[in-house]
Amino acid sequence: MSAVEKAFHGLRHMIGTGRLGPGERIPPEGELCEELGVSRGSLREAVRMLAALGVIEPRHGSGTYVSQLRPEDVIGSLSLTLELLPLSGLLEVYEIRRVLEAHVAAQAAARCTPENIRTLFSLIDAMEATSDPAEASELDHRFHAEIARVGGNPTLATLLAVFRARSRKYQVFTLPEGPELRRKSDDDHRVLATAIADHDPVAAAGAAQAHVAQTERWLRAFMPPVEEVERVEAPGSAD
Amino acid sequence: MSAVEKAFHGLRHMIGTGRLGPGERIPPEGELCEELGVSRGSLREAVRMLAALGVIEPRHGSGTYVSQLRPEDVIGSLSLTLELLPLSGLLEVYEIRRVLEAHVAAQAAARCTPENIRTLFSLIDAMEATSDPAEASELDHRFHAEIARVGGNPTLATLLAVFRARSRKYQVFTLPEGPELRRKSDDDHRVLATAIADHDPVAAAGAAQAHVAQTERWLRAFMPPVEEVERVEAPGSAD
DNA sequence: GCCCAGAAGTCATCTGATGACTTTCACGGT
DNA sequence: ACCGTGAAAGTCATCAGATGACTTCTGGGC
Repeated sequence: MSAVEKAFHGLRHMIGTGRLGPGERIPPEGELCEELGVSRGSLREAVRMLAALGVIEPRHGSGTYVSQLRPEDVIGSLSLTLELLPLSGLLEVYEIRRVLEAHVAAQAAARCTPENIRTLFSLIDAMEATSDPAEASELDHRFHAEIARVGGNPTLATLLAVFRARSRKYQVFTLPEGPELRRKSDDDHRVLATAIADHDPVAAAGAAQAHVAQTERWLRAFMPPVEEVERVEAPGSAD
Repeated sequence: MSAVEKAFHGLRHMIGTGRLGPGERIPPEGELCEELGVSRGSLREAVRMLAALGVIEPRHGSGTYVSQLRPEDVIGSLSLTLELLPLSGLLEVYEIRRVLEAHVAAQAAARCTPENIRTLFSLIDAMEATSDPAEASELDHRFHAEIARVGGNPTLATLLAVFRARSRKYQVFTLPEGPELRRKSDDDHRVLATAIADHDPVAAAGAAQAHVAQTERWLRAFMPPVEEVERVEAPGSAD
């Protein structure tokens, strides 16, 4: 096992076994190097790995702390990488998103309060009022995030936020067809919010699913034609 | 921006803009250090971060290569950290799993071939025949993985495999009640496989959902009582 | 009691050197 | 001409030391 792996697994084991609990400060680099038997450089690489994964958090001058280890903490790490995926691989993500958005919409329909509903409709109003695509995209995000929040599962809300962020990169509303797409999108939002306000989980799930499917169709239709060339596996001769 | 962040975002940008494509070898450390304006140590920390996230893959002596950037590649990185979550935070993950397992079961019911069905039932037979809890757990995993594979979405299959791996850590079958739980679990599997064989998506979804919910109940009932103390937010005096 | 300066602790970064592993390629044998 | 062998180059892996930056604690002065 390499030095970095040794440090990585050693640290992970300390956290997994409870020797280092959520929020706790881990020993300084010097001590860990001695205990794990690696140099500071290797230890620091392992620390950076765990930090990228949302497990620990170094603070300059203070120390390195274990995160709260909530599911959101580790799932949030996906946001750093999901936007690197090529569009072709994204359709599978959309299928997942469709299923989960439908679920949170149904949950929201069952749990929502009058105040939640007011918030949703005020977001829709603001969305329809603005002409700035960037602001519309931001409000769209907040609308769906609010539904996910009302759904009652922060982990699921985080996961969906990550998926949505990936889609937003494409800025579909800035296309020539943007205004028409936005009108259709606004209609979808009203249908969805109404179903939630009616406490109708089935209608809400259906509306959410249809909305995501619609977005997916737009992306496929208007985005640069996905390169259909098969992936070149090897940069060399036959690697 | 710190040196490591500069290197991290620089590398991520190169991949995101297509300057470095899937499978391609990235420039050697020396060149990247000069281009990004950081030292080798900082660059290496950034490389390790991206490697932990499944985006690149260093190969000792050969070079560092961009991964294929399939959704599975980046989602698989969760398997390194999901097992660190405390049980209390896991219930939210179970809700997600329940929804997604139901979906893949329905998809599998719609798509399965006779050979798929034979595979599923042979796995069930093997599961019922063994008395080794570890082997039973392994076969259980393969059974569900096969359903997810037939479901046709590799990304979703990977995500569910990650979630399941987390549950397997608890080894519920090694408890005193293990044999009885396994009998019930085997029954669930037969119901699920039969629904899939009948090409009945609704029944398959229901069976999958019920099976996951059952597993969740077992964990809650038999696992060490979750510490209900509220999380200490601050690492200071009351840490 | 409050504020501020200094000291201590800790992470961040750079530099240089050495080792380990892979790939390439020239060489010689067949 | 083909093939295996071994040397050499290229690349990542690891260690050690030194310095800087930032945070936190501590004690003195007011």
